[in-house]
Amino acid sequence: MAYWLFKTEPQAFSIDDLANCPDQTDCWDGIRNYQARNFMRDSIKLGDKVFIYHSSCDKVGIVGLAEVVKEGYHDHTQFDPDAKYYDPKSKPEAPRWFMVDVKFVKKFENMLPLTDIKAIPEITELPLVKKGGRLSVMPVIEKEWDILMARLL
DNA sequence: GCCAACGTTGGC
DNA sequence: GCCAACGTTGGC
Repeated sequence: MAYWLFKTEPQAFSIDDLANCPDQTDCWDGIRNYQARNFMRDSIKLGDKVFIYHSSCDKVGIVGLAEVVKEGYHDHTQFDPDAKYYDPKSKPEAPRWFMVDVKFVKKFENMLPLTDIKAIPEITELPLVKKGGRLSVMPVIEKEWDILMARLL
């Protein structure tokens, strides 16, 4: 089993929105970055654990936990001309973008702000703390997952 | 295949 | 809303 961190803008889709979805499950659509796409398509497996991270908001940081309940399949929004993430260059016979389904596990009582994450000396590999960490789907190594989880519980 | 221009991300 | 850092695009 592997560990991941997914970014989301809470004004668009928050941890509470996920908790309120039918079966507390939703597809993680709209990923339009190749590195993140490759994780979605190739690496993220059933049962993997996911930190949900709120970006571009008042309180930036890790807010909750989710679990992968469906492995990579094509993101239907890429073929929908009315969708925000429509990609006219992607063809149904060769989909360019992939997504996974995640299920809500919990919302942490105290979220872990980015500034706190950056202040933990042991957190060195997480792309979030690296220069220009703009990746929206990133792996978290087990050692760092454990450190972060200890701060959140 | 280079690289300048452009668009986007995301913390502050 | 600013702007630095990046990723993508497209002309050559």
